[in-house]
Amino acid sequence: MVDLDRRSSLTRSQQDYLKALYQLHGDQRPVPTGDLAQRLSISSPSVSEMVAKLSAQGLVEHDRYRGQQLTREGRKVALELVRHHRLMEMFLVQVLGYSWDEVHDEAERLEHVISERMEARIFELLGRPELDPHGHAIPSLTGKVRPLSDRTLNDCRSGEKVAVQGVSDDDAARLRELQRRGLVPGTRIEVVRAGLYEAPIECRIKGRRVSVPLGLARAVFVEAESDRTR
Amino acid sequence: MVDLDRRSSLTRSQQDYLKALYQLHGDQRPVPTGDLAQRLSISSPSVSEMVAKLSAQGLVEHDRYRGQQLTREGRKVALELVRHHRLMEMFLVQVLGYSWDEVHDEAERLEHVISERMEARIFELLGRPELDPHGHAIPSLTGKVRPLSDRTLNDCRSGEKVAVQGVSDDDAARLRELQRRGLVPGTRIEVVRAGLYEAPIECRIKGRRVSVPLGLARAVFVEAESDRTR
DNA sequence: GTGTCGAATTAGGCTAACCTACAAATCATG
DNA sequence: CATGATTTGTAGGTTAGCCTAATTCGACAC
Repeated sequence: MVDLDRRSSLTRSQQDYLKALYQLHGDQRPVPTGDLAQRLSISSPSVSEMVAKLSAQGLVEHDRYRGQQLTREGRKVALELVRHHRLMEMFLVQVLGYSWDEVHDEAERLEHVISERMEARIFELLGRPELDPHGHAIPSLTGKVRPLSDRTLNDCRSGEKVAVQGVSDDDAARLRELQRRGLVPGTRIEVVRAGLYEAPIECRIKGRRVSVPLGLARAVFVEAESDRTR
Repeated sequence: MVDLDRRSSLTRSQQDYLKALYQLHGDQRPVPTGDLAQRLSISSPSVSEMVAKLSAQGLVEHDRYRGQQLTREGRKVALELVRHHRLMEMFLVQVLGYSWDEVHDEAERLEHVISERMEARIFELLGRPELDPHGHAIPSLTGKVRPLSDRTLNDCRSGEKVAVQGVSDDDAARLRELQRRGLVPGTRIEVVRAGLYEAPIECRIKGRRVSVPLGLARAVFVEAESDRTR
């Protein structure tokens, strides 16, 4: 029973760095030091320092003055954390009756401490879910993840018909506003008027006219209507 | 919603010290520095140092060269941790199907990170349980706890009839041995022959003759038969 | 090809939580 | 009631993870 495998030898901070790297640029292009620093609310020098340690462990690759990127190994750890996070969010909603705006912080702490055994039991208890409450894919044990859409509501054109794939989950107040407007995964949206000059985006959602400020629209990831709502 | 109230301002280590203090001597008599050090697998000087910090925060009272003791405030924090630990153990067994020897380490990590909201939801989900899987009382929110019996199986006299109140949970292998012998909370035991000269204790359990080595007997807390099995 | 500006790194410092080596206080006991 | 054994506490050192200030790099304009 190799339980807390690779993750267990990493500190909480190190795990946070890996997860942040994954969430910033998947593992496509290198992440600038400053971006990572901002994401983690940590100074750039501290990030440089930590990246050096992670690099020595073969978890990230660092290109001096250019940026850093997860290695295959680092990505594995990051995905495990993401999997834990999303599974726990689902658990909190479905088993403990949390609302979708209450789960993020709790999952943020839990993701670091649950064992593989607990992960597996919860996965089964929930019926092997594929999505979390915000529409994000739960990475499979083998490390496959449905990629997040690269389009958000605020770059839709007038007249377009799209569906909500998922929404950002890190701001509870914003989640409540999204819910008030019916902007939850699976919802179909008709963009009546795109938001020019930073104006809110006018949509039709379930027959009702809804105005969506940019700050909200940026948190709504959409896909072509047919993909999801077939 | 004051969530992670007093606990949240304490580091994980500090929480461990408080819990250990509680578990060593409740809050009756002062705990010698060495005992605390041994319990936590930490050097005595480190304990002295940490106790000084906790004392400055009003959580423990330190009597130079005499020992340390929880204050009312410190006890509150310790009880919260114990409550979390035991609730989570119960949850792991009842909801996730863990066996009783698998829960300790998991609960040990979880106890530090769950919010009051999560604690409350799990408490309700489990039907407001009063005992954990090993027979230990779950402290109430108001801080009441049924005290653990002060007698263990190894100080019973020949011929005595007792019942298992609870068992120590910190050693998985030992728990499996206890279970194999039917030594679980509620079980009635007739002591056939007390263990003199470090010999195993001979018992009758559910009609079967069972030999209990001292190392196991010391982990079995017993009470007069009528208390529990009425 | 050089100057300049912003981003990244190096240098040096701090705190928490541990450690070992040593000093001081208590206790146990003849 | 003195003295040696044991326990406790003090001094000083280490590592992880953060910080600010100063320096260096690299890209782009000219």
